[in-house]
Amino acid sequence: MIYTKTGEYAIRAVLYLARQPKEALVMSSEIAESEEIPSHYLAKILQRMAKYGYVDSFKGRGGGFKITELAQRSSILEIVERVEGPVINLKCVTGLKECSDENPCPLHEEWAELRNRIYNLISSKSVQEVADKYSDTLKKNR
Amino acid sequence: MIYTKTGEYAIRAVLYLARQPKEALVMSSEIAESEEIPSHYLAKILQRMAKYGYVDSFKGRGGGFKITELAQRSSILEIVERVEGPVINLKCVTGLKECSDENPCPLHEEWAELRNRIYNLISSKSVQEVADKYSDTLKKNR
DNA sequence: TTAATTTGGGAGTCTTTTGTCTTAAATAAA
DNA sequence: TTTATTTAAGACAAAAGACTCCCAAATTAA
Repeated sequence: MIYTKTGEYAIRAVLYLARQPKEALVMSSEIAESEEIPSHYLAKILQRMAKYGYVDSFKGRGGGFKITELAQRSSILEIVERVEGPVINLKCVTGLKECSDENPCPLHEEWAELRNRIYNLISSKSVQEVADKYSDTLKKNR
Repeated sequence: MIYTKTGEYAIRAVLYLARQPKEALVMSSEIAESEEIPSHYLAKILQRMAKYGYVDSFKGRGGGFKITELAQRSSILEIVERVEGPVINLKCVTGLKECSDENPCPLHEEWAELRNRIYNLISSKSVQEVADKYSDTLKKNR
């Protein structure tokens, strides 16, 4: 994994919500159970996601969460970075102090390419696109 | 960075030692200063590297560390995994519970390819090769 | 109106990682 | 032999991340 547990849980939760029928409300505890995420911990994360505008929340019986349009069209990277701060893959694999684009270590260039491709992978598709395609795969394999 | 501080410091130290004249002894404090690594922390890491056989250590005045043949021909990945345990990039970027080779999420395949290339990048060259090539670059740019 | 349910908010715990400090052991030079 | 120097070892402290718990606020249903 590239990011922390917190970021991972946030993405899994939001992808879970993206796969629900439109306007359906899902309780934090249901997501936690289904995705095997520590329940109270996830509740905290969803609380923050609500503040960021990635989910709408409703209290009381019948309440729960649903994904917002903002989250639907956001990329995985955007959401992760909002939740856990910048994803810090800037430094080269050797970690060498003087290693830079001017003074590249022997692994620098290939690493730079791979890093860019990873960034692209998680920033070029929207959450809803990823969720929809994944639903299709699950359906076919049934 | 893919690995932790501990792994990063270990690699930087061993690459530093690999760039020294043959048989030269370098003190922990010198590496720490030169590479801007917390001095006592690095000392601990070098202590462990000595146990693993990646460096030879000599006490007393004129003492210090030098790289062993084992470390010279080891890959960066081997050393990192010895020092900090397995580098855990197994799980997919989406972290989805059911995402697997049979049930791939939409990002799974590209991620698998990138992960393999990263593994290759840090496991196909020996520490000494990397160090030598880097020395050359630094020399040319002077 | 009351009780049950669900999120909001904050405090607090546990664990892991990172980093510091102190003393002992070994070695070399004075 | 004594002193200075350098690593070895282990205890300790600080910070960050992961996770728990409790109570308040809102909402719904009885």
